[in-house]
Amino acid sequence: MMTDLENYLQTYFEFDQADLARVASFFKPEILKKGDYYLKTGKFCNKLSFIKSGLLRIYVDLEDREVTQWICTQGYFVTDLASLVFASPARWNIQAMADTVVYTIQKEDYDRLGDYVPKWPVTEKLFIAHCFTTLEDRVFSFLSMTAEQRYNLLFESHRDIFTQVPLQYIASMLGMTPETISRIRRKQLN
Amino acid sequence: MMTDLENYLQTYFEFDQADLARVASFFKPEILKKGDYYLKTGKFCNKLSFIKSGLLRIYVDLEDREVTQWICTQGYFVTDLASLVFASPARWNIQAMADTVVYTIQKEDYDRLGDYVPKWPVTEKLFIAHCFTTLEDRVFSFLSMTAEQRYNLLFESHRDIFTQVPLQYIASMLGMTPETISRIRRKQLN
DNA sequence: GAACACACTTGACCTAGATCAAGAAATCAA
DNA sequence: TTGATTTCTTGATCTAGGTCAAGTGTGTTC
Repeated sequence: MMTDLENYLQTYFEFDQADLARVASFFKPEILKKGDYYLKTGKFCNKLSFIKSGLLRIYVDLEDREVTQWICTQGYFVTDLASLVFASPARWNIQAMADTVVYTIQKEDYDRLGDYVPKWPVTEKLFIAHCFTTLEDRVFSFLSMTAEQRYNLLFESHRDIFTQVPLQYIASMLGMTPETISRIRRKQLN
Repeated sequence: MMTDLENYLQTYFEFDQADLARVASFFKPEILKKGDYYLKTGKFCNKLSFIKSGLLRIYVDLEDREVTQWICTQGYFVTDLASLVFASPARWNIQAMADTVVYTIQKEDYDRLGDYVPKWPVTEKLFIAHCFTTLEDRVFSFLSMTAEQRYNLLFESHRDIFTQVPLQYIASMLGMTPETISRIRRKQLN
C-alpha cells in the first residue's frame, strides 16, 4: 500500500519502490490546528514537510501590513529553504489557515538521506532546480503581465486556493489589492 | 597561481585546493563579441559558464516588446538552468552586451563532476538553493516595494550594471520604464 | 434571532507610474 | 569635425490599480 507521500514522491522523482519507502519512512505525521504556526520569522527551520491536507500561508510582517509570499496546499512541500539549507534565521512566518496534517522530516534525517538513498543528492538537486524555475516564472509574470493576467494564471494553475482562502491573501501574493481582484471577477462575468 | 574562476569558486564553496583545480579544469575559455548570442530561445542549453569579463543580458521576445529578465556581470555564473538540468528548450535568449569572455563547462562534463569531486553534489545543491533564495527576494521586492525602492535596492547591490548598461534594459528587469528611472534619479539629486 | 465578526463588492476618488512626443546629450562612424 | 544613432531627460497627459468608505452578504455565538 502506498501512502500519499510515496505516491507524490513517485510523480516527481524516479525512485524505485524500495527507495520510495526508505525516503518516506523518515517523514512523521504532524498536526496543526487552524492558526498554529509551522514556523516563525527569526527561528530556525529544521524541517521539511509534505502537506497531506489543509493549507499553510507563508508571509512576512512589515511595519504597516503583512505580505503573503505564497499559500501552500495539499500535495506540495513546505519549508523555509534558506533556513533549512543554510541554517540561517527564517525569513518567513508559516501559519496554518485551516486544520492541517503534514508529514515532516527533521533536518538531521534530511541531511543524511543521501547515506540511505544513493540517488537522493541528484533527486534533491532536480527538485530544487524545479522550484527555482517556478520562481523564475513568477518573476517573469511581474515583469510582463497585468494584474488581470497574473490573476488568471494563478486561477488556472491553483484553482484549489481560490475556494479555500480569503481574497486578501491571494491578492497579496499576486501583488495587488482585494478590491482589484473583485473588479477583475466582475469584469469576467461580463 | 589561482585563476579568477578558482578564486570565485572558493568564495562560494568550501573546496580544498585540489578539488578547486579539478572543477576549474573542466571550464574552457569562450569569447563572445558584442551582440553574439550565448543562447537562443528554443535551443538546448548544454553548458554553464562563469563570466570572466563583459556582460550578458537574459531576455525574452514578446510580440510587441522584449522583456529583460536579468543582466549577468563579471564574477557570476550564467546558464538557462531549466534547460541545462531538465534538457528542455531554452526559455531565454542570452546575448553579450559587450565583448565578453566566459569560462564554460559542457553539460557532459558538468553531469559528471560528482564522479571526480565527491563534494560536488552537496555543493551544487547549496549553489542552486542560494539562487532560489535570491529569486525569492526578488519576488518579495515586487510584492512589497515601490519602483523607487526596487531601483535603490538594485543600485546598492549591483552598481556595476548601472555604469555599463543602457537604462532601458535595467528598467525592464526592474519592471518599470526608462522614464521612471530617469525621474527617480532626478528626484534623488533633490 | 439579535448582535457581531468577517469576507466580499461597489462606488468615488486619487496616485504611481505608463505612454507619447519632443529635445538634449552622449556615442559612434567616417 | 560633422552628421547619424542611440541614449537619456523632461513635460504633458493618461490609466491601471490603489485607497477610502460605505454597503451587502454570510456565518457564528450567546
